[in-house]
Amino acid sequence: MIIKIDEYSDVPIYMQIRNQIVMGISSGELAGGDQLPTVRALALEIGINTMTVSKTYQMLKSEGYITTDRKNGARVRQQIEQSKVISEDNKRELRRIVSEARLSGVPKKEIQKLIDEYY
Amino acid sequence: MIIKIDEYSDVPIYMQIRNQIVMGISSGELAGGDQLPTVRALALEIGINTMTVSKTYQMLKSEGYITTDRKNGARVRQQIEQSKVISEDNKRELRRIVSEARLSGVPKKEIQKLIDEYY
Amino acid sequence: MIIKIDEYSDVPIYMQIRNQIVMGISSGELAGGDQLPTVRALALEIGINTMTVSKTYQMLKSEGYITTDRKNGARVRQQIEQSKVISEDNKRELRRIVSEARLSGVPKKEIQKLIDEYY
Amino acid sequence: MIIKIDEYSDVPIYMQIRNQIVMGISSGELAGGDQLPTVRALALEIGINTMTVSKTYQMLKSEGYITTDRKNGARVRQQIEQSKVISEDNKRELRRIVSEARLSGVPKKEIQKLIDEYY
DNA sequence: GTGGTCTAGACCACG
DNA sequence: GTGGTCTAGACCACG
Repeated sequence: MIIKIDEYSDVPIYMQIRNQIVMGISSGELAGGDQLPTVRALALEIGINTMTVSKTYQMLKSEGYITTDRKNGARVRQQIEQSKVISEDNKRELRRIVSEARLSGVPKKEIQKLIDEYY
Repeated sequence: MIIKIDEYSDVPIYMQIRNQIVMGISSGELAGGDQLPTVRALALEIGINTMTVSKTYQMLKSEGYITTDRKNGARVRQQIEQSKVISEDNKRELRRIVSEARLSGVPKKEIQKLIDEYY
Repeated sequence: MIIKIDEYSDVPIYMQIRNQIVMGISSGELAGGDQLPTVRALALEIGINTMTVSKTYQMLKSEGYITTDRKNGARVRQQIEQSKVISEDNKRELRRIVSEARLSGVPKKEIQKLIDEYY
Repeated sequence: MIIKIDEYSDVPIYMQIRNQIVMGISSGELAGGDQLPTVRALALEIGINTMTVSKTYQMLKSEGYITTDRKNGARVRQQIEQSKVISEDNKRELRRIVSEARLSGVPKKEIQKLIDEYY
């Protein structure tokens, strides 16, 4: 899986990596049990600080998306805990995005189409 | 319209206000031509600095949502420019949210329902 | 001559009126000796404060574009003093505009064409 | 690159800095990828507040002229988006300047020569 | 009275 | 060390 950093983005690098890995898991590109690159390897590949990658992995771990241990490194979790709900933060973000899209004259159907595409 | 600040949020205060006003315009709670509170009044009401509110208003102005002048204060714009597209940033955010929702076991229908509700 | 105020502009109203009158004189729409509306009449027509129009007329007078007296009201000057030079402020503005246009990929010819059109 | 502030100017300080940087980029004095001074360094150099410089950088960023991040500081963007058009505001300004120059007895050729020089 | 600008100073997240 | 955010307070031009 290829991680791409947008240097112009306001989203912190560690969050960009985190998001791409989460999307990778969601899309199936990363399956349960799959090994992630070591912190060192990924940092080298992207050309960033190891601390940044480390922060990403710790976040993914605390969110329950991956497991890490010294022996096996980082792996995608086999059974990701399913809360069955959208977090309040994400709901708020969703509402903001829908509002902005609506004010920009984007029809509801087009947003629904994007949901279809991304899901 | 009541503005509520979450002081524990990672979203900067000026952005929280901005988002709520945008959502207020989108929902129709704020109509074109409606007067917004003065910078000082809103700052006092929320209990924050006037500079922070000023930053919000300037952002909303530069985005084309409101107008500001010394005579009329801040008002919702009558004709908001419609780009007809969802910004790349918002698309990326949408994709992230959908991915997370999917991994949490939220069915697609439920997201669609939220879109319906927010639009 | 019709004066149009752009309520969305950052340019102060008194300056917008001033600019339009100067451009009117330059284009010949307003000739030397032509009577300008009274402060009161113009203020009423545009729907603004008389003080604002008054400020405009005082500025135009001090710049040597018009004359004002109680008997004849405001009139375009017959002989406008010609400095034969572009003011330093206008040079700086011109340089800024040219720089921005250049960075936007506007060819020099197009700017020259605009000069032709406006002169 | 040396930034010079005219403290008697009506142009706000943050805008004066912004203009000079834009002109520096246009003239080639500042090339794509070039590092700008840090917010603190520039503030100290000019003898103004860091907030004012920060405002400048955020403006330049939102206009697409520079990028800022915590690692690299502020840098001139490699690829500046080209709208290929002169903004309405700049056209209006240009028209005003041409009108004033014309009334001052400045021949059209001299304005054209300035455009040549600045472009 | 209004928004716009600026200061001096502080704290924070990111890397 | 960097830019980003925020405060408390001040002054200003515009209208």
